[in-house]
Amino acid sequence: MSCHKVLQEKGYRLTPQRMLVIEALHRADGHISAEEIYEQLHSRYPYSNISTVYRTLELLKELNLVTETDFGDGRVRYHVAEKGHHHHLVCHRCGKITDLDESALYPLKDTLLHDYGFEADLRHLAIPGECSECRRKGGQS
Amino acid sequence: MSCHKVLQEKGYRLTPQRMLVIEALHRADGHISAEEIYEQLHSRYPYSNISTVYRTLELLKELNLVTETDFGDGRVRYHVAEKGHHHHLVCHRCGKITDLDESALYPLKDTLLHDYGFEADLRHLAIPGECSECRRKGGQS
DNA sequence: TTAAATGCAAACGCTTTGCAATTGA
DNA sequence: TCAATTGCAAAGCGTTTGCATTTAA
Repeated sequence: MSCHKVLQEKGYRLTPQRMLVIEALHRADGHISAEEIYEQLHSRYPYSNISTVYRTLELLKELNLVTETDFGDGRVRYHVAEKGHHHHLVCHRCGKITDLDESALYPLKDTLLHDYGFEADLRHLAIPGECSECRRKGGQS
Repeated sequence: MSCHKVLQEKGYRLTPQRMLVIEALHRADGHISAEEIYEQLHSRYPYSNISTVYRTLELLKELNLVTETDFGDGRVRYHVAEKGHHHHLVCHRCGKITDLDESALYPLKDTLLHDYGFEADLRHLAIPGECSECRRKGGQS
């Protein structure tokens, strides 16, 4: 877990709270919300506080150790950066989230760069739509 | 302005508040937030209320007269559906929003459909990144 | 006339902040 | 030791809601 090293090297303190937040982030195999991280932290460290979670996440973001993804459901989710980037197909019907490899968006990234001079940051993309299952079931909600 | 017709045909009342919300949406050449709509409404109708704006937007969304886009800045923006769909390149440095034609995302839409069976809803997509100008200026913020 | 729509005020959910107390280095 | 970090409580923000009053049809 290089997160610990980075924090130490940069002179940040390795508090138990921070270590537990980092652990929770690593344990989550996908994306995890601040609230979910807090639940895990709080269960082992009853006096901890959610503002510590937010502050830790803020710090880890600045150090590029975690990335943030907005799934459009009113809360942001976090993901360990070193696990690599991937994108998300979010089904607006059943809520299922499908991971999409980074490479699937390379053509788009190229197009945007060449035609618009826009350097797209596709680390956090969530694409809404309807998943295969829900399409099969068809029909309106 | 077919919004009015649709509302009437479906049996909804054409209140002055609703008409002003619709006007504001049409006047905005891009995307406009509830707050911005409310400012315009309030300046002509001092006793109006922002909850009316939200309720009207909710209704117009249900009727597919407006679409919603989340630019990731903590507030949602609205856009008249009949003006056609387009996407947005959002510069995280200067905040500039560049419109992107729907067709630019056709290849992606096809890929997602064929490879993942996912029917992407790309009406509301906002792609973060760095615009050409900021790239030219280069450097870290 | 009357159901639909509004204004108001209060609440909501997620996130941020000020500040005094605590703690890792 | 002492600045960095925390817990707590309160606020901040965009949005939603309950309810009595008003109003378009």
